[in-house]
Amino acid sequence: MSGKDTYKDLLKTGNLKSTKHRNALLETLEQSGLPLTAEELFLRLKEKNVSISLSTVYRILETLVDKGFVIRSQLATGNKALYELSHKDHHHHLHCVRCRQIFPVDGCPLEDYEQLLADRFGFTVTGHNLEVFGYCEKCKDHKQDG
Amino acid sequence: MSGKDTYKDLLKTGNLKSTKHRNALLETLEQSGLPLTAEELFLRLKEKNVSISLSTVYRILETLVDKGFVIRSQLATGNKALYELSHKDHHHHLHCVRCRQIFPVDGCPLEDYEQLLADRFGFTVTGHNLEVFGYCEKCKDHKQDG
DNA sequence: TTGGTTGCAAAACGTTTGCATGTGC
DNA sequence: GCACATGCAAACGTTTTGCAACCAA
Repeated sequence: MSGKDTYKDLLKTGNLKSTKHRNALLETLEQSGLPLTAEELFLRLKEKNVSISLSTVYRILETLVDKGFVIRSQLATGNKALYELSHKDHHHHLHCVRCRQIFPVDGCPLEDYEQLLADRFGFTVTGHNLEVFGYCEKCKDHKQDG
Repeated sequence: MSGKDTYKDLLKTGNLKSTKHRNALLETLEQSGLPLTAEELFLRLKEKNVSISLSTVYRILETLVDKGFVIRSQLATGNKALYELSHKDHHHHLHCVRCRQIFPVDGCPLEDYEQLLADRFGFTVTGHNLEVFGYCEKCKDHKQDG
């Protein structure tokens, strides 16, 4: 599952060299399955004994976002950007405002909507970000708490 | 339309003093009709000969967001937060990736979806952000351009 | 060998904060 | 008068960048 060249072909697709750092970062993103901040990636790589600098994390992420391999998003409230692998299956996340946990949800409610925007406004949709927040099952009884 | 106390009642609702700066900022947001950054607000206020400091703009915005009078959002790509009046009518925006113009769209495609999330995951939705990007009618013929 | 990749430190950027002054109520 | 609002400058946290060393192809 985690050979050091697991992502060689993917990187080649983007004319990117297959380096230890890029492979490890992609592997970490894949293992996470959820969006991570640059710093979280940096720390997880350290735990894996991958010596890397934070600026390299940012540079790799920027490169991968440019190539479309990684999706960057940002919560309305938060200051840190989140990064996740750009999977084939389009999906979204539920952000619990209490426990901060993130829940992935397959599928997307916007397909019809995008067609409607094209028909009504002549707007050609190339992408969207949807961020849903609220209380997860475990936290919903604590809505009153500070 | 633009008396200096136009927003006195609104501010009173939030136990906030009716000051020249708050009224002018709210008026500017209303006149814009579209989300603005803190700096854009700062500049528009200057154009109106309202002497204000940028930190006051941030402080007023923070206060108004806390009270629910203003909505803060953030594009996935951008680093600057956007602020707009919290209108009664829920709506979203289309962001043209070429000309950077923002188009408001009344209504929301997510009502049914939120019910589905509650039913299937027990997730109690309290809000969402939807950011749609693509090419507006004028720009859609230039999709190939850099 | 050569151009892309990385580390380090410093800069840049948007945003927040401490403190003294000013102002609405 | 008093509590809240504001200006200024300095601090903050995240992200970017300049430059020299490094390494994949």
